[in-house]
Amino acid sequence: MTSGVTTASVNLTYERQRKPTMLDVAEAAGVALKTVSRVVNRETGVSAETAKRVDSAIALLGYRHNTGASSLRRTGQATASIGLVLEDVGNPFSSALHRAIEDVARERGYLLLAGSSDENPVLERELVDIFCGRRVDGLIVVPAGDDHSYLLKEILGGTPVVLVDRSSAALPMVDTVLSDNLDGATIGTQHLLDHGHRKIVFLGDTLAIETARARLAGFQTAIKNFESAIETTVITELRTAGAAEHELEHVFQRSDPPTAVFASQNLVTIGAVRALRRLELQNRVALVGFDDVAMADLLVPGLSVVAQDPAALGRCAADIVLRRVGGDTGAAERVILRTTLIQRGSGEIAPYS
Amino acid sequence: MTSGVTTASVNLTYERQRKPTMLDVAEAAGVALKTVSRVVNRETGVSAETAKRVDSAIALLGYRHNTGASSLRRTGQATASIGLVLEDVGNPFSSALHRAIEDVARERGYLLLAGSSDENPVLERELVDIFCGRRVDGLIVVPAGDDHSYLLKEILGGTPVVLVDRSSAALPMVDTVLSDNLDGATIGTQHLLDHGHRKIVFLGDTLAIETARARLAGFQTAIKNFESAIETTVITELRTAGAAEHELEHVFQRSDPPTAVFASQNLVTIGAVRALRRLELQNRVALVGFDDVAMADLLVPGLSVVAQDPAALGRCAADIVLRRVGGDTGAAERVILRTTLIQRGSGEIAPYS
DNA sequence: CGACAAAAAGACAAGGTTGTCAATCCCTCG
DNA sequence: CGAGGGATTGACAACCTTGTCTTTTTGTCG
Repeated sequence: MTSGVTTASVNLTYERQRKPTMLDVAEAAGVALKTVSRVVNRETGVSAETAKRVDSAIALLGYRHNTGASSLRRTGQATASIGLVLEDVGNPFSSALHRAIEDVARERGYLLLAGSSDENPVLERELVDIFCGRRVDGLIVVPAGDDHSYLLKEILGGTPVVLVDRSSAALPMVDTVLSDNLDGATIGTQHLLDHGHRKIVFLGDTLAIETARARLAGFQTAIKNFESAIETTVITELRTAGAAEHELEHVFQRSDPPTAVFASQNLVTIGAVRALRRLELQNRVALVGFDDVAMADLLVPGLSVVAQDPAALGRCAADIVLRRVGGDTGAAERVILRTTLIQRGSGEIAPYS
Repeated sequence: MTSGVTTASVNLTYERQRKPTMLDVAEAAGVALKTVSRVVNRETGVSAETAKRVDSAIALLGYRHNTGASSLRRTGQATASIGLVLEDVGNPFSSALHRAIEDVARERGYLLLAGSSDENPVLERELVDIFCGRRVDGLIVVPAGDDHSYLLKEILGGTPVVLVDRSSAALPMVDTVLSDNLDGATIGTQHLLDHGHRKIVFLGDTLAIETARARLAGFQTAIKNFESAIETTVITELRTAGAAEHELEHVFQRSDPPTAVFASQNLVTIGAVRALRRLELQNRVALVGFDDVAMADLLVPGLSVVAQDPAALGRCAADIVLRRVGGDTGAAERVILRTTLIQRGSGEIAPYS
């Protein structure tokens, strides 16, 4: 800690002092307010000499352009920001989405505001309210619950909305970017059937979530399309890895247990891995998960999954919303991205006979 | 798709129409502008009847309070927002931090703005500029690079700053919340020594990062304190899991390879697991990682780590910055949070003789 | 040297809100 | 019935910036 630095610490009073304004800069530079505005906004019509004087006044005073005041005055009042409502900024799927959207937004000069709804429709709506209060130019929402009609007000009010990861029955005419959950679940289930499994458990999240319903439907589609009879057990409403683990252990206490598990969600998959591991069945019971997880390749056996591409979802959603912000009034888009089956071992286990 | 919903779709023109203002509401309700302001801000002195009239005008017009204009006018111009500069909103450590801070911020009525610096000092500074342009009331920064003197301007300008996860040599008088990296690395290394290892590799991120230096120092401390001679190999500047994997494989091609690995960072740990797995040494070479990773317990052997508590770091940082925003001008704090050694198997392997 | 155009600089209002202070209303009390 | 007082309500300026329009300066050319 040098003495120079320590000196600075003396000044570290956190007084909320008045921040310098353009008027302060103008006075310091001996020019008019408007001239400062021109310099700050890099408008033409300022002599190089004046601009330099203004710039040094800015540096001297530590002036910082006030984005809020600026966008208030500016025509159309664009704030160069978009809002993002995620399930949870801390979970891997959401944060991958977040990052992809951030990249697109930043590249085009937009600030991204993000928040977590925790799958709670009330929180979701609060976040949308907050974002709209800050006059975001557009919204990207991972919808929770099933009533999103309130979003119509925002849309009609001129704020473009893009739904991502899930659609909303109430808003079929809103731009939506989805993974092909139905197809992915069908493929994943089919994979198990192809490997000879005839007794399969489906584990899923609460059916209040659209993707959870779609994945169950995909599972059932694959089963139905199969020529011979399949014995299925369907367990849903699993909100945590622990719940999935517990339920699955229960299933394997039956006298005639299944030979394969389709875990239709991230945390549920992890719970399934834990349960099989505990029962020492990880090498005898096949497991396919929906949604890739980190280090899935490092498990033994490797975890086979139907993988989504959250980054692609995010980029696509960001692209659409920014196009709408830019004035595109074309018909609503519904983008459905392919999923990929990744075989790593757990899904390729033959039924134990 | 009901016909009612389809009708709505006809109106879905994304015209950026003028949003209703308080004046519009005032006219619709037949009251003065100021009365609307009072109702919106739930101030006293409005009769229940008038308030009701205003409220229905608000609902009728779809009025949305303009937070930006409000905070422009409001005394002190607080914006009820804080900025967060992370390394990458998409990585697990950052997003756990993010989530914890979001929770504290929301609970106290603050909006959190977050962005990724990608460990790039230029981007970091840009983000700080953007946040300050939006007049955030406070900043939480995971500092990248080593020159953070520019932050002094913000602090002196009245914006409280809290550093988290890393400190900055240039800013010793700024509130800082850290994990005890030195101690954690010492403990992790000591653990390997205690299990009899005398040939140990240290794998680390670039030493440009303060935490990376601290962890290396912790490693060296443990080695130095040990009575007998230890053979160490130190490899740093590993920025990706792939690099770590590659370098470690290289190490094990030596005729007299080490018996233990201390991987001092998240991705580096994953790379180490991959390398050992590839070489089929995962059950013969001990491995301790720094920073916990998801599903570490599901690996075989389980991954032993020195765990940080990112949520605690975040809560603590958020708490401090909001206290500063609230006017606390006490001395700068330096909070150092304990780390925990979690034994899961990989760190308890005895040296292969 | 005067006229004229272009360039530079400035004055002023407006954007949506809140703080201040003044005006009005409705009671109560003498 | 009139004064006094509290409860409502309103008028207006101010927050910091930018759009519009005017004024001043500069340079050129006949």
